[in-house]
Amino acid sequence: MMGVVETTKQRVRRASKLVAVPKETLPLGQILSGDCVEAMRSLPDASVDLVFADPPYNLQLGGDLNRPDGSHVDAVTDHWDQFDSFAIYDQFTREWLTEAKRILKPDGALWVIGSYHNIYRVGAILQDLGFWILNDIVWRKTNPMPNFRGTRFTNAHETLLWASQGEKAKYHFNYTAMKTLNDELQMRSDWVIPICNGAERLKENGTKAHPTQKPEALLYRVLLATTEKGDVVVDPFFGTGTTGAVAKRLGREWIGCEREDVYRGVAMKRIEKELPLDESALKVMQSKRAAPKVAFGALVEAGFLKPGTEVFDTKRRWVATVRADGSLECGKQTGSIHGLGKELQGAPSCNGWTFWHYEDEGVAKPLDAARQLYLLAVED
Amino acid sequence: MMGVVETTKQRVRRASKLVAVPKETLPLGQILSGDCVEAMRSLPDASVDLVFADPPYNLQLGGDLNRPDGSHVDAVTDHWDQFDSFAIYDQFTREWLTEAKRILKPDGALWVIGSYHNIYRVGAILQDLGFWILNDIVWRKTNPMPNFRGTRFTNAHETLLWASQGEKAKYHFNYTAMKTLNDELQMRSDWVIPICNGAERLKENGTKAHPTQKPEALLYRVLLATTEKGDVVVDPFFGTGTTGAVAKRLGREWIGCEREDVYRGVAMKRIEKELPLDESALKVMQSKRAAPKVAFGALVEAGFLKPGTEVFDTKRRWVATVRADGSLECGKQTGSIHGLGKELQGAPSCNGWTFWHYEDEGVAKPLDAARQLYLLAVED
DNA sequence: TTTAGTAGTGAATCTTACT
DNA sequence: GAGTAAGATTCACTACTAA
Repeated sequence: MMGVVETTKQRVRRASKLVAVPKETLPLGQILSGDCVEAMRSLPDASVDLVFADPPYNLQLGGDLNRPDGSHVDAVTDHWDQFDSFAIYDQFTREWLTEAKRILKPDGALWVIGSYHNIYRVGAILQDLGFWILNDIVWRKTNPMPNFRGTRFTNAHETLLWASQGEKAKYHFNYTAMKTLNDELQMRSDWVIPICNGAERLKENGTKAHPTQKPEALLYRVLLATTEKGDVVVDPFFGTGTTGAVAKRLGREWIGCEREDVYRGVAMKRIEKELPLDESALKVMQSKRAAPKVAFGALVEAGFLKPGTEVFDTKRRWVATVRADGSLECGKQTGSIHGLGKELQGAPSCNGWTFWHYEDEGVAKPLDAARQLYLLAVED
Repeated sequence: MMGVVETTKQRVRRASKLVAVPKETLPLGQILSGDCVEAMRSLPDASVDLVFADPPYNLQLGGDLNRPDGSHVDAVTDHWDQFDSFAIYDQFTREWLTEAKRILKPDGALWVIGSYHNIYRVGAILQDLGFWILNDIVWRKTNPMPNFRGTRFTNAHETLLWASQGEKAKYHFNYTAMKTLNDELQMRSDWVIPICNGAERLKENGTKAHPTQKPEALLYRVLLATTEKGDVVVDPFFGTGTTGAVAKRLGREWIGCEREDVYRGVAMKRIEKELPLDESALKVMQSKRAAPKVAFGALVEAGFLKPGTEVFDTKRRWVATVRADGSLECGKQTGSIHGLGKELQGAPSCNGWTFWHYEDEGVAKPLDAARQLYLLAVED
């Protein structure tokens, strides 16, 4: 039983409970059809805990693209990703972000995922609307699509923004859960997660049900980090319902918005099959650490071996020079530490790390020694 | 000596050289003092190859507010809020980006580095100004500062934007050098590089000379990837001159802008000590694109492949005969090595050099092998 | 049953030079 | 400027087939 005198704190809590919308009145576990801005307008102010949004990226692709083997790349050419200008895309972004901000509780938070095509528009606009960025998160893909024409760097990541309602706003962060998930080290702002394929990728008649389905591991980490059990999560661009599926699994409530009938159907079927995890299973988590693989070029770049350094095999049959990009030059022949070693010996393969040596204080040391030094230096 | 007839390519190059500003008239190897916008105004249009910028982001995004000129805004007398603060920062960003765009050559490029505090402003504005983002690059720090209070994810990365002058603009990318630097795999958009500390970190009286000194490895990769030897690199926020030091080492020209006397002094001392690498060390692996073109007919002409030789694909689905003019014949079909390969496969395109093989001492070799032999033979 | 090899594919702003 | 031809270009992973 409560004490007779109500403290200020208790009064405030009661008052906020009285004005708060009982979550049972919300369309929990439903996918609202039609435009997401209209759909969100049907939800009351300050009623949900989290908005996770995967809006169209506005890719602006040119013509067709073929792989080196001649096969065709199945690109995202859907009508929903087409915008006539940045101005129109910005307007669209302002509208859905404004509704998202309205329905979020004062201590609620926003997540948005995007690529360089759209994320700078989204980031600037959400700042303009008063959202306060807490982190930007890099999803590092283990298996991205390569750059087939060799024209740029492999686009191997996407960006997520995590923002609170404002500079002074409260928000939720399950610090310990994240630390546990990351082998007792603080979870960093770069997450290594494979793209969604294999059994997880939803298919309809043998082809992918949605061109941009996100991996469940990504949503799992987002929801575990920034929501509590029972929280209400809204996804304005629901697609095939990854957010809903993971929310159900983790004991969170969800509401989706999706314009396309087909996606709504696929998502509902998917989420019905999903089973909530029991408490004990929630505690068993694991993650993979990034492998400490080192490219020879990284040593050159970091100055551990300077361009111009001479390297040689143990019997000094060959002497080569290190070049600026980490390649070796021996007479007219050039190549990587492995490739050139292989060529010169006429061997089927060669481990350049142990084949080539450099002189350090009068002593010949294998390149592998420099690699060890480099690893020691970058580990902390 | 050049041939009598000037090709179109040669004429265009000569013409562009006539209008181009001789780089010797630029203030190469100098640090311009004062505001970077004013400093850049002293440089001619379309005169530099690369702008690398590490702009400040602590002007006002948080507690204190400083004007772009460095003067402090008194919060008591100058009423301001978060929105004013973004507006001031945006204005400052538009000004320096506009000058950067003006001084860049049509095939020049821009790099900007920033964190979530400012990079979304910068990214949106540079797109508004017509820059075309080529990649966003994540600098993943091996040794970031932990989040001491456990309130967010460890902020373990910064973001770089690489942009050309426009959607259709040309730009330079040393694809093969990057691939070599990364152990024969395409360089990705996420770069693992340690933060700048230890011996590399410049100190004045025991304390760090500059709060945000960037690692040389980062600039090394940027300059190696997107400039050629002799190119002119401008850094509008020069600080302690990491860009200048690495540019000098890699045989690139540099111009800095820096407002603070102290930093100019530290940077000049630092760069004077830096030694350029010698010619041979600066060489990088060249892509086939940069190699001189060889017509298949030239190989036939020179006797590297005799007319009548049989050529075939790896699976020997098709066998064709080399004709005297360097065309191929397969049954009733004829064409160039590329055209016939394309026709037979029904493929969108075909590289005849790697598709067709010939037999040499019982071993099937691609036509490309003969091309390599030919190139070695004619080189000297 | 196991292994080796082949085919397929993923949010992609993906060529250049000449006629 | 449009059209054409030469020719340069891929990583990780899954699923299936063949031996």
